[in-house]
Amino acid sequence: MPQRTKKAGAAKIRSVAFRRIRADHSSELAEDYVELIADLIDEKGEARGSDVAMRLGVANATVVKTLKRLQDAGLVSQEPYRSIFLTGEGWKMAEDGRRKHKIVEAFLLALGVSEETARIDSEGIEHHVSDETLRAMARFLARKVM
Amino acid sequence: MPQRTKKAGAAKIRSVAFRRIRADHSSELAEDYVELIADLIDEKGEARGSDVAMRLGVANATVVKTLKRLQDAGLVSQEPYRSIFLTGEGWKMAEDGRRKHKIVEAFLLALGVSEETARIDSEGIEHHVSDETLRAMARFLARKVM
DNA sequence: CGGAAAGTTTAGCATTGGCTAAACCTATTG
DNA sequence: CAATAGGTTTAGCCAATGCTAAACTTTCCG
Repeated sequence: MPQRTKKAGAAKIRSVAFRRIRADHSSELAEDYVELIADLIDEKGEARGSDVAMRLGVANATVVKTLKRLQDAGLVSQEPYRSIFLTGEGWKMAEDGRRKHKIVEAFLLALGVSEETARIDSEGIEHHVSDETLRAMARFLARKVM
Repeated sequence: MPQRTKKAGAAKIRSVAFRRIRADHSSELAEDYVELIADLIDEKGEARGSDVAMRLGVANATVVKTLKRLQDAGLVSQEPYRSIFLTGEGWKMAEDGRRKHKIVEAFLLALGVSEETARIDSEGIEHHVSDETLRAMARFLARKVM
């Protein structure tokens, strides 16, 4: 029954996409945190938990708990009651996120959406674009500029 | 201190994006489920829990649990040991999802990414594009075709 | 039609990511 | 330098989403 086999194969392939989305979700939060922390350090010289909480629109206690996980994951370091630092790996992830973010946001603008929408949508989309799509977006931008 | 006010304002606006992403995530799973169930019904005449589990790449028990929530939310209906049906609202959500999905996938293809990537990325992106961005994508497609 | 195979559900557990309220430090200032 | 105001952490709760193993139905076949 080639029919059956084909269907099972397609299902398996499809499930890959969903698996990736679930994986993306767990790293998504980490990326948002490190990106935000990097921004805060660049902007104000230091990142405090309460700033992170405010910008993410989340309670202080939530940030504390999440930072603990990120610390275990080797992305940030922090002493109690002190401000937050990024590890080398944390910086790497932050830079990567910013790069993606910039491309996606610029791309949306080039596509003709409002600044407001570009900002909001890019925040959500950024974590779900593969490198290939990112390259396609960059190509589009390059063409557009010429 | 206009400086301070401005920053607080920007932070608030930024947090809106993150809040929306968190909200999107809760509806995301529901959308994936109903879309998949709709596809299964169209393809094979009925949707069984185990098909859903296989295509999502998730354990059977997880599907059972999630379907219970979706039932409470009024999106699907199901008798124990029987196949799954969509309510009117469920169909509405499924159609909406499919529409978005099609546009995003076609858009990515038009942008020049591979079919494989278009399929995978569109699955992730679909839940994070606003109507405005979707319209921009549709516009791009229309222009491209001419 | 009775029993085994296949398919579903329940039970019970873990992790993530939220929250509030209470406890706890730090820092400022009288 | 002590008291208090303000920022930070802990404690303890909840819901969602995942899992495995065990129990339970349905279905199918001899």
